[in-house]
Amino acid sequence: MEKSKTDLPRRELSVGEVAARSGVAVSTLHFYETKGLIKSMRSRGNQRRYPRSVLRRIAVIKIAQRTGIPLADIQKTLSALPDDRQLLASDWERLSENWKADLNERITKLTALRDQLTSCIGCGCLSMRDCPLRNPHDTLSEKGTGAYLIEHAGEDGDGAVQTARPDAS
Amino acid sequence: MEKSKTDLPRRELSVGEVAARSGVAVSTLHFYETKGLIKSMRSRGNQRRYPRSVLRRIAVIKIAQRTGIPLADIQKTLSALPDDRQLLASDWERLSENWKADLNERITKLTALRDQLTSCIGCGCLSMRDCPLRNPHDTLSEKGTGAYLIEHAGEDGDGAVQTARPDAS
DNA sequence: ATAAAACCTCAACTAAACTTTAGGTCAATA
DNA sequence: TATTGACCTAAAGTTTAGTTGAGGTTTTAT
Repeated sequence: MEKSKTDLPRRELSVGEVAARSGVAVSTLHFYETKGLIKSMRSRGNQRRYPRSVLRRIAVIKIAQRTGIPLADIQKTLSALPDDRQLLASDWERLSENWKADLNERITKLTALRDQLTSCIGCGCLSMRDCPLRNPHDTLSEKGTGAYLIEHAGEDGDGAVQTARPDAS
Repeated sequence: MEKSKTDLPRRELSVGEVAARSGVAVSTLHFYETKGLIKSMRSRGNQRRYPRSVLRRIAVIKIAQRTGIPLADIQKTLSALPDDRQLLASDWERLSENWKADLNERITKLTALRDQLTSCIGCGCLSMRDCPLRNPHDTLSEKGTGAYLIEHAGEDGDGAVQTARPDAS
C-alpha cells in the first residue's frame, strides 16, 4: 500500500488540496495561472502539482487584493522578484511596505470624503460653488472616465438643496 | 429671434448641457437613465430635457459612488424616496448619514488591514496559525466568492516565510 | 435652405475577476 | 474491474460601469 494521504505531508499538492487550504476555488487557481500569478508543475497524467510555497503566494495575493490592488499589478510586483523563487521575509517586507502606502492613500481619500460628508450634512447645500463634495479636485485620478468640469461658467443656482418646504405654491 | 441661449436660464437642459455641467459623459447619462437613476422628459423631437434638479441628483450619485456604493444600491436608495420629487435637505441628510456609515465601515476595515500589515512587516511570518492577515474572519463578506477555510486541520508549516537565507544548502 | 452639430436608438464592445459548461481524462476505491 | 470523484482544456457566460459604433433624426447656425 502507498503512503496513506494523512501520513506524511507529501511534497506536492493537487489543485483541489490547494483550493481547500487556501480558500480559493479551483477555477480561480486555474485563472490565476493563466494570469501568471502562480504556476504549477504537472504530474505524469497532466494534473497540476504545487509546491507548498504556493499557499504563501496565494496568501500574499489575497492580502494585496484586500488592499484594493488589481491583480495585474499584483502580478507585476510578484514577477518582478529577481527570479521566481519563494517569497522571503525580505520580499514580503518590501511588498507590504508598498502596499501599505497604497492603502494609506486610499484610507486618506476615504477619510477626507467622510469628513466632507460630515460637514456637509449640516449645511446640506451641495452648492456647486461652495461644497467641497461637488468639486473634488483631489480625486480626479480615482477611476476618472469622463471629462471633469471643463467649464462651469454661467453657474446658476441649480444644485442647491431646497430647505425642506414641500409644495410651497 | 428666439431668446438667445445665454439670455435667461431656460427651464430645461439638454443632455449635452447636463453632461457639460455635471462632468459626466452623455453616454453615461443615457446609461443612468436605463438604470433608473435619473429620468428625463422629451422634446417634441424626442430629445431629452432635464429639469435643473437633475444636476443635484447626479452630484449625489457621484458622491455616493466615491464612497464605494454600487449604482444598483444608489438607485434603490434614491427610488425609495416617497415619491420622485427633488431631493430635499432632509433627504440628503438621511442619505448621507447612511452612506457615511458605509464609508466608516470601509475605512475601519482598511485601517485594520493596514495595521495588521504594519505589525506583520516586523514578523514577516504569514503563518496560517498566527497571522491575523491570513485569517480575516471579519472580512468574509467582502466580495467573498469562494469557500473560505472550511478546514485546515493538518496544518503544517506551509505558509511561513523563510528567514532571509538564500540557498542555504 | 442647407449644412453642421447635437441628438436619437440599439447593439456590441471593454475591463476586471471570476464562474460555468461541455466534453473528455485520470486516479482512488468498492 | 468498474465506477465515482477529481482533474484537464477551451470557450462562453456573469457582473459592474460604462464606452463605441452604426445608421438615422433634430436643432441650430449661416
